[in-house]
Amino acid sequence: MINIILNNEAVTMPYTKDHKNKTREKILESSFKLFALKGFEGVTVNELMKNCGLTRGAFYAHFSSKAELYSESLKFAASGTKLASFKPEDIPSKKWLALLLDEYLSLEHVRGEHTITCPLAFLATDINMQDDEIKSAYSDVYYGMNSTIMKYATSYTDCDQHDILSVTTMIIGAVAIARTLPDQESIMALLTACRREAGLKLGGI
Amino acid sequence: MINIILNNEAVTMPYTKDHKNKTREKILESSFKLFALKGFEGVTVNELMKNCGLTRGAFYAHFSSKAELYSESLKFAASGTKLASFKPEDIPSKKWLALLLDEYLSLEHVRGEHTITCPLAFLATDINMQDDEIKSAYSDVYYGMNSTIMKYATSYTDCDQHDILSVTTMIIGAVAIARTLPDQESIMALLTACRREAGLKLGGI
DNA sequence: TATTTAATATGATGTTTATCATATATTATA
DNA sequence: TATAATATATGATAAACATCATATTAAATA
Repeated sequence: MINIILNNEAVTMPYTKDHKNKTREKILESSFKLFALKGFEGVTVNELMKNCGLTRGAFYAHFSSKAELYSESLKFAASGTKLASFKPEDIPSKKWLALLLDEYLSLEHVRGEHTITCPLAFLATDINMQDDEIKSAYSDVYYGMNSTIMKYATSYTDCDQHDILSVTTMIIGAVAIARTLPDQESIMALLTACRREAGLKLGGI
Repeated sequence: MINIILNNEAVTMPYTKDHKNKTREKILESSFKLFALKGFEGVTVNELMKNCGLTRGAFYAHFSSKAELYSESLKFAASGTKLASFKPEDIPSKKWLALLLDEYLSLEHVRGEHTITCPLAFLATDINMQDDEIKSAYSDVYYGMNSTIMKYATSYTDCDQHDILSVTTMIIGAVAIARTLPDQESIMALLTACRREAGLKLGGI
């Protein structure tokens, strides 16, 4: 169906245009989960590929290095969170922010059971062991989160940039620390405390 | 000078009683700094030992594995923080808490320039890639921080356990995230926002 | 169905690294 | 100063792993 003329010769295309893109996304999604769970050094290229039904051989057709995959999967995860897929028309800002807090500060999120977990909370310190490009990807995600929340919070309350910074910092810290706690009760206590506090800060939600 | 009778024979003691302890502490202190900077997987036993003027050969006379050193250095760092060395008689609780926040949320701390950095902030997610004993050491440190702050905050204000949890979570998150930010200005903005917020929460300090 | 070529898999390599085995250095006492 | 024993250093090993080179598979067209 599709022909590309190259050097005056017809060249066949054995795979459909976006087969590779689909595979790439599959690798990104499943890799992010493993990275979040075990850290950059804690997982091997082999494992990452096996995790999505491929072998390490296919890897270098998609990414030039493990570090590049890490960086790309970070951006991918950020774009897939509820935060990033927010549609402002769907629902009032105030209600949406409340739902966001509920989900973000949930047991399921802490346990990594959400389809996509927040890289900010799961990889906070892992990032610092990587190079500047990765750190930069991380802080971009962080500022993105802040400006989205800021945008919708200011529509119904008068909190300023400082308030938002302190709230995002707290909820990210809450999930990161909750992951280290030994039992469900301790985790819930922390999440509940931070949920209440964040709600107050964001205009009583 | 010191004789120990063992199997009816006098045994000489080539090194003074606590030479080994001193060395052990030296290893713990310098290792924690490296672990905090580069993570568990990011640093080798060789580096850790070279960092305090020894070689890898001496290592296994002090610790049975790299993981054990990690766990021990975590506890060591926690015991060495300003928080742990707090003397209640020295200074009024309120003033001391204010100083603590100032130091904790300082540029120097974020840069790792303090003699001892806070393991909670520097290793938050690195911990989750380790085994349960290490996670347990981490959460012990976290709860220790909470109860110390709680103890002194309640002496002059009426905040409850939930308030303390949300404050500690925020300041730990603040330092962890600040470390990922690209420039001093961004770091200061975050630290300042959280310093203000924490001060309000802890009775206006 | 044959052909072409992209996608994926398998095999191989060189390096890094935790840990072990053994040798050397150091120092408190006799 | 000689001795004994601990502390430290050096040498060796085996496993793990990222990446490269090469082979196989599979699918779109003629």
